Amino acid sequence: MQIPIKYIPNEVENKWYDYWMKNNYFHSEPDEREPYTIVIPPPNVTGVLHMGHMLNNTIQDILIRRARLNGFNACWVPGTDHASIATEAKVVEKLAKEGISKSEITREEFLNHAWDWTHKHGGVILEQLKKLGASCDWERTKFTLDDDLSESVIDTFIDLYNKGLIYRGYRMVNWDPEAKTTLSDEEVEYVEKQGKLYYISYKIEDSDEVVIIATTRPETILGDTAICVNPNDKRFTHLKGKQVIVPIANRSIPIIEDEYVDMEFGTGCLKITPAHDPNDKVIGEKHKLAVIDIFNDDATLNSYGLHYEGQDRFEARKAIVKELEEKGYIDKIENYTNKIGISERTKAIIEPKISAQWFLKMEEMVKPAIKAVKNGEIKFFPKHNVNTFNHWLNHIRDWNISRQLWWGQQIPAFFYGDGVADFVIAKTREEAFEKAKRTLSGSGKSLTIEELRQENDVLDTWFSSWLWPISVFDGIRYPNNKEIEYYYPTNDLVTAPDIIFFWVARMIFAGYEFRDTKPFSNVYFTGIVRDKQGRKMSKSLGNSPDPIKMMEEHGADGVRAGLLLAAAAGNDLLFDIELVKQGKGFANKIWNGFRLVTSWEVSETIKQPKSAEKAIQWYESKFQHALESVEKSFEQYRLSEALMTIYKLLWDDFSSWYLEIIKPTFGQPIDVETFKSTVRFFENNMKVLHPFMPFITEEIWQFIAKRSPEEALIVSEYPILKKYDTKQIDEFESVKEIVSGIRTIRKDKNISFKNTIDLFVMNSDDFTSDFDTIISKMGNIAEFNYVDKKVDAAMSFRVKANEYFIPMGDSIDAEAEKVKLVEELRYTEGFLKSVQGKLKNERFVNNAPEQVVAVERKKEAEAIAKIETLKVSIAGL
RNA sequence: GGGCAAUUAGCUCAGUUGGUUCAGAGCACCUCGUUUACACCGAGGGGGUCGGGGGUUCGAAUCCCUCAUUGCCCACCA
Repeated sequence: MQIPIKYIPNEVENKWYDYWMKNNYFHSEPDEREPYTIVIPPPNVTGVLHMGHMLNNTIQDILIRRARLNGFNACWVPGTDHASIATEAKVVEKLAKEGISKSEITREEFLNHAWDWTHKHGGVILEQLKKLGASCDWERTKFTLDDDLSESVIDTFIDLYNKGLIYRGYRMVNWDPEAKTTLSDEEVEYVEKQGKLYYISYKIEDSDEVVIIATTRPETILGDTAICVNPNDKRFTHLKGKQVIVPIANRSIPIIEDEYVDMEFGTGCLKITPAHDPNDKVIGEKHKLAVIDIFNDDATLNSYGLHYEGQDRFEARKAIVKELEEKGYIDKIENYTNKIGISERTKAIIEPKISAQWFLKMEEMVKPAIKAVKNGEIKFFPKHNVNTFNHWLNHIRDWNISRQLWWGQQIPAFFYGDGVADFVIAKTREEAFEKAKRTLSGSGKSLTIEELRQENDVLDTWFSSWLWPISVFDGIRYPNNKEIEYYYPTNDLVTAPDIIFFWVARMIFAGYEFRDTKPFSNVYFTGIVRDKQGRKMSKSLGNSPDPIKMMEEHGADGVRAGLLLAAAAGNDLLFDIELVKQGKGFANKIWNGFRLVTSWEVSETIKQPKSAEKAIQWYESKFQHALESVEKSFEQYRLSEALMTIYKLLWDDFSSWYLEIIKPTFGQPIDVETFKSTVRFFENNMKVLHPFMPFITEEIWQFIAKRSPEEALIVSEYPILKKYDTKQIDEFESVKEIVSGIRTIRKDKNISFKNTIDLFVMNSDDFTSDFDTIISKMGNIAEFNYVDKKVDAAMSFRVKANEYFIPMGDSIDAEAEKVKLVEELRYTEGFLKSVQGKLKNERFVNNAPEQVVAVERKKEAEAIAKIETLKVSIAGL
C-alpha cells in the first residue's frame, strides 16, 4: 500500500466526513439496541461558530462516538434556536440600514424579513460543525420555530393555562426601552456606574419645615406617591400623618412609615415611586398607594411628565435638576457609584416598569427538579454546580414568559374586551370565537370573529427550548410515539454553566411536568473559553481565533485535541494556539509511527526475537492498564485526563518504547508474529483514540486493511477491558530504569549512542536475564555480562537490588564517583531511617492498615540491601 | 451583603476514603544529539515544601479553624 509521507489533515478530513455521511453512520433509528442520546444545545440560528461551541461540541462528539463504539444506538440530535431577542434585534438593525423602521411595517412583513434572514444565515453554524467532525444525525435537524415544535409550544401553553399554572398579571418587569420589550432577570446585566445622589427638599404641607430625601433618579419625583420614614426614627416622629408637596408637580402626598427604610442611609427619608422601582412597588402595595407611570414605552416622559412630556428620561433628568436648583429645592448633590441594569442584548439601561405580562407559576414545578438533583437521579459534573442550582430554585419567582416581540410563538390568547381578564385561550381564532361567545352568552354583548384581538406578545425563547429534549422527538404532540419512548430520557447534556437557570433547570421542570421523568441523566458543564491572559473570548475584544481557519491550518483533529488538553473538567480553559499545535504534532507522531510499521518487509521464516516477545507481553498489559484508566476518567467525565492517558500511551509507551524495541535493524525484515501483534496494537490504539481524533484514526484504520463500509472504524467495537498482569508493568518500569541508567552514563561520559559498550550486572536475578535483549538493544550494549563482584574502574548505578557497571578504563574519575555514591548512600540511609522510624512507632504499626505496614517493611528490606551494595562500592574506590 | 469555588513547578492542571522520600503530568526552559518513522524528533536535566497562620493526628498538599488573594453566582439601600 502507498502511504503518503506527509499527513495532510484537510484532504483526509473532508474525505472521511463525506464517507461517513454517505454511509449514513450518524443516523439512528430505534432498534433493539440500547439507545444513547444527546440533544445539542441549539445555537442561535443566525450565529457563527465560536470557541465555546467548538469545545462544547467536541465533547459531545467524543461522548457520542465512544457510545457508538461501545455498541449503543447513538443518537445526537442537532438543531438551532430562534433566539427571539437576539435575532429580532439583528433583523431590526438590518432593516434600519435599509431605511425601514419596524414600526412602519406590519407584523407579517416583519416576519417575512426575519424568515429571509433566517434562511440566509441559518444553518451556517451547523455546516461549520461538520468541519469539526460532529457526528450528528443531520436528518433529525430541528429548529425551534419549525411548525411541529411551535405547535408543541402552543399546546404546552394551553395545557399549563388549563392547569391553572399560567396567569396574566401586572408586574414590575425589566423593560428594555430600546427593544421595547421586557427582559427576564437573567437577561439583565449589572454594571457599576458613576452617578450622582441628589438631595431634594419637599415642603411639608401647612408648615415651613421641609424633609430632604436622597435619590439617584430625580426625574421620577413626578411619579412620587408618598414619602416614607422608618417608624423607629425619632427624628421624624412628629411628621406622622402629615402631607408633603412634590416639587414641580405640586401634588400633595402622604408621609408613611415602614421599617423597610434604612435610617442610616441618605437622610433616612425615602421617596416612594411605585411605578419605577421594584421596592417602592412593594411598599406601595402594602400601603395602598397610587401608581403613577411617567414614561412611555421608549422611556420618554408621558403626560405625567408635565412640561417635560416627550423628553428622553436622561435629558429630562438634567432639565428637572436645573429647575429644582433654580427653585431652591436641591439641598446638595453628591457623587455616587451604583450598579445599574442594562440589557444583555441591546445594552440599553433597563427601566423598571409595571406592565401586563404572562407568568408561569414556579413554586410547584420546581419541586421534582430539586428532588431529582438532590437524590442523584440527575448528576452534575462538576458537582458543585448543584449548589448554584439549588440556591436559585429555592429563591425562584414566577417566570415571566411573555415578550413584546414578533419573532417567536405568538401567545394564543384572544381578547374580546378591554379588561385584563377579557380573553380566552385557544389554539385557533375559530376556537377562540366559540369560547368567547360562550363566555359572553347571557351578558347581552355581541361579538364578531374579526373583533377578537390576539395577544401581540410572543413567548420567551426559553419557553420553547425548555421542551427541546422532548419536542425534538415530538413527545409533546404525540406523547406515546415510538421515538420519544425509545430515546427519552436522553443520557448526557453538555452545556455551559451560564445557562444553568435559563435552560438546564427549566428543561428539568419540563421533563417532570410533561413526561414525569428526567430529561437527561448527566449534565456536563464545560468551562468558559478564555484567552491566554484569562479574558473571556469575545467578538468585541477580537481575541477569539477563527475556528474554521484554525481547522484548515491545523486540522480538526488537532484543534479537538488542543481544546481537550486545555479543558480540565469544569474549569475555564485558557486557550492557547500552542495546544492546537501540540494536538497537530500528536497526529503527526502517530502518522509517522504508522509509516514506520508499514515500511517493514515481513518474513515468514525468521524467528521472533525474545525482546519482541517480552515487549508484546508488556504492551498488552500496558494497554489494558491505560484502557482501565481511560474508563475511570470517562466515568467522571474527565475527558482531558482520558486524552492525556492515551497521549502518553501512544507517544511514550508505544512509540518511544514498544516500536523502538521491536524495530528490526535497518533493511532487515520483521518476523510475522511480531508484525501481526503490532498491527493489532495499532488497531486498538486507533479505537481508543477515535472519539478524540476521529479523522486520522479512520484514515489509518482504512490503510491498515481494506475495509467494507460495515467495517469502518466509526462503527467498529471498542476494545474490551480485560484482566492484565501488573507484574508485567512493574518489571518493565525497572527495565526502563536500567536503560535510563545506561543513557545517563553515556551522557555524562560523552559516549555516543553509536558506540557500543559493555554492561556488567552484579547480584543479577532472573528478572534481568529475561529482559537482557531489550536492555542491550535500547542501550546499545555489546556484551551483557553477569558478575558476582563489583567491577573496577567502572561507572555504576543500581536498580532494585541489582548493581550495574559500565567499564570506563582509565577515564574513570574515582573521586567524583565516590562523591556521587556517598550522596546516594546518605539519601538511602535517610530514607531507611524514616521508614524505620515509622515501623518503630507502635501507634503506626497498630493503627495503620496492614498493607501500608507491609509496604513499609518491604521498603526497609530494600533499603538495607541497597546500603550494603553502596558501602561495598564506596570501599572499593 | 450572602453563597460557591479556587489558591500545588515559569504556564495550565492532577493528586480519588490522610499513609511509599509524595510532591506529580503536559507544555515551556536548559544541555547534548542531525542514529535509516518522525527536528511536528530523540536522550538527558534543572525547577515547587503544596497562599499565610493555627489546630487535630503516630502521620496532613489531603481533615478542622482563621486570615489573605482571585474568580463565579445571587441579592442589592433610595
